Amino acid sequence: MRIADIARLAGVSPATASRVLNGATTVRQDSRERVIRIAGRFGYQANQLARNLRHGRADVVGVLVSDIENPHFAAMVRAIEDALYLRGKRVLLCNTSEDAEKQAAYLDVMAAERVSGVLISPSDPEGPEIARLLDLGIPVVAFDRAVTDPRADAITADNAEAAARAVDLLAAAGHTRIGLIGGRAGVQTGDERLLGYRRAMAEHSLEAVDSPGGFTVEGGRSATGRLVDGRTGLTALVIGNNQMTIGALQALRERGLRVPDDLALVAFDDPAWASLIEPPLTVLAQPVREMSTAAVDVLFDRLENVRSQPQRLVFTFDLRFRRSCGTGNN
Amino acid sequence: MRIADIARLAGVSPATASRVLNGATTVRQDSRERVIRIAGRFGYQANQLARNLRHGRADVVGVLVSDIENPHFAAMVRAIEDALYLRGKRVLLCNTSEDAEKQAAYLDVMAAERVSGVLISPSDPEGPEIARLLDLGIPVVAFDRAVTDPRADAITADNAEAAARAVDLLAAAGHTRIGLIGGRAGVQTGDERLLGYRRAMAEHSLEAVDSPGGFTVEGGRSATGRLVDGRTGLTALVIGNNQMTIGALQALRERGLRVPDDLALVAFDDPAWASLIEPPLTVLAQPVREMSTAAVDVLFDRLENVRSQPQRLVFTFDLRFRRSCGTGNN
DNA sequence: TGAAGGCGTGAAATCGGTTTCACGATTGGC
DNA sequence: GCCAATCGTGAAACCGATTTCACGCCTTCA
Repeated sequence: MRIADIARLAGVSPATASRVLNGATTVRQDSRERVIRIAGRFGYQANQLARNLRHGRADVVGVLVSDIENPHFAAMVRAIEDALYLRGKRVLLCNTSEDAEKQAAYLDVMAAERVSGVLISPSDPEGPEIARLLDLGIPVVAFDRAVTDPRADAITADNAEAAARAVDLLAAAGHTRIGLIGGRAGVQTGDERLLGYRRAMAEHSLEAVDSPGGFTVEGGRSATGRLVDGRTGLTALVIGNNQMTIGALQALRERGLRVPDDLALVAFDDPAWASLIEPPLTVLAQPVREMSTAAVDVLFDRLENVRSQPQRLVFTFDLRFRRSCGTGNN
Repeated sequence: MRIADIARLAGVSPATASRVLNGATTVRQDSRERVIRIAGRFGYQANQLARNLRHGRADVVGVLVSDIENPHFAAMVRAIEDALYLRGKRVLLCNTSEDAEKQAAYLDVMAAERVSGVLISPSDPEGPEIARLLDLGIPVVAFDRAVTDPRADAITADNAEAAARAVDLLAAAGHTRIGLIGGRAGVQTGDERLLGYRRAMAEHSLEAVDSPGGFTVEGGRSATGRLVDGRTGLTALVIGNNQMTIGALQALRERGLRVPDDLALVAFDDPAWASLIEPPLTVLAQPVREMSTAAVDVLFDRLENVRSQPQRLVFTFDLRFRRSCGTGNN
């Protein structure tokens, strides 16, 4: 059942049928009604592939996320999807598993399918495919982490400031041996958290002791092991994301170390279980809803107006004071 | 840069250029080389929209998941994506948020884009769009939950047997007042777990006491509150999924109830935090990797051969014995 | 030498819509 | 009642690839 069939049965040309089905106003009422009736009777659905070809655009938005198993990203994706759906946009989600090659492959898919826009938490901020999308006129909005192409918008949070705040908190409680479980080198969030940590430690005239945990459970576990088993004398630990926090807690449990008595903790991200474990975790959380809404707003700005100035919005972390840092009143 | 441009520059017709770029063997070596050279020089990428229209098929697989924020589904999606990617298939993921209307909208997108196959954990197993996909010749494989259309394949786990196993375990430990936090009516996994629970309770000549928790954190919290605050005298609880388990633990904490002394717990799903909390949770977990691989295998079967008999594979849950059930040796 | 068969190729059809363009029919203004 | 502007419409071009079909050339075999 093609539009030509509908047109024939309604006694009009395909052009007129197309006009009716796309809501053009320049069609006589009776033609319009016949087309609608016939289309309804046969449950006609336009071939989207043909429309896409003609328009050079698919009416969907691509969202590339660096790790869908990380609840922080799951929450962001959920919020982004909700916001886009409400605005009538369908979302095609891709998971890049923190893999630059996968990111490239999926950006290629997005370019090939000519999606109307892309939201991405980059695994590889320098991926040249990003430039290709922008060249094709497809807007790219980075979230959680920026991309290097200056034409892309970016919605991020102030990771360095947050890490410094964690250090300040622990130092104020009297800790002098504060370690950091860092992320993966080359990933903006991890790099900035490390930087903020080191700067804050230096400001307090304390020695920085950090180990990269690659943002994974296993990485967090082994990094924590390294710091704790080494003769570092740590009494507090800042952990760079929720996955590594799971690994860190495993490592501490294996060694019989108690939180916060043996080791005080402040962790990044606030998954649901963070307030359930004993003791509940003091965390630094990004304002997920606000950031997601902002990312969607910025994308729509690009889709509707043609704003030339790229937006770079930076949000502030939310410190949720609980008991794992040892100084809580909660 | 269209294929016609490449063809002109290489001194051949678009037909021949197309043949070269699609690996046909019937092209003279020198023509082939010129086309490849020119295409390489200009970084030519075929317009996928045009190819899709011509072929009536897009070379991607759609995966619809009922709740991407639920780590059980995140893990399944991750495993499915990995398996498909390894086989050279790109995955477009859609989140339906347990919403029948969203599922319908995304199934329509899948049909409109003529994806080559769809994997779905249905929010609405009866959605008529599933039939439309199958009518279009697009194979549909359900996972975690089946769909009603008998032409679709389904990869599920034996929920009723697992729930019965939980009851058996608790009854054997001497519990006689065992409650269930159920799922959402109409969702297969929840319904089967409820059924298995009731049957097992009846077999033990015990009175069933259950309350639906809608598979959400908040639902689990209020359902647990209802059961615990009512004069049910419960000493053990089976909880129908990981989200509701978070809610249940919140409810117990609010009331100062201890696990397993005041209330023994067996929960469905095994998120990373389940073994981290105190006490670690005894859980029933689906074999996520195996089920995901099976789903992908079944899909490929359909894509390659045209098998007529739909497959209905049922996997067995894995009981992971930890301390929350009160009888652990672990 | 001629017929048969195979190979490489390009013109044109095709996929299924949307959009441009031009034309005839109305309508409106004076 | 005449000219101009507007309205509704369909033919045809178009989006950019793939694929069919037929043709010319070259082998091969009798």
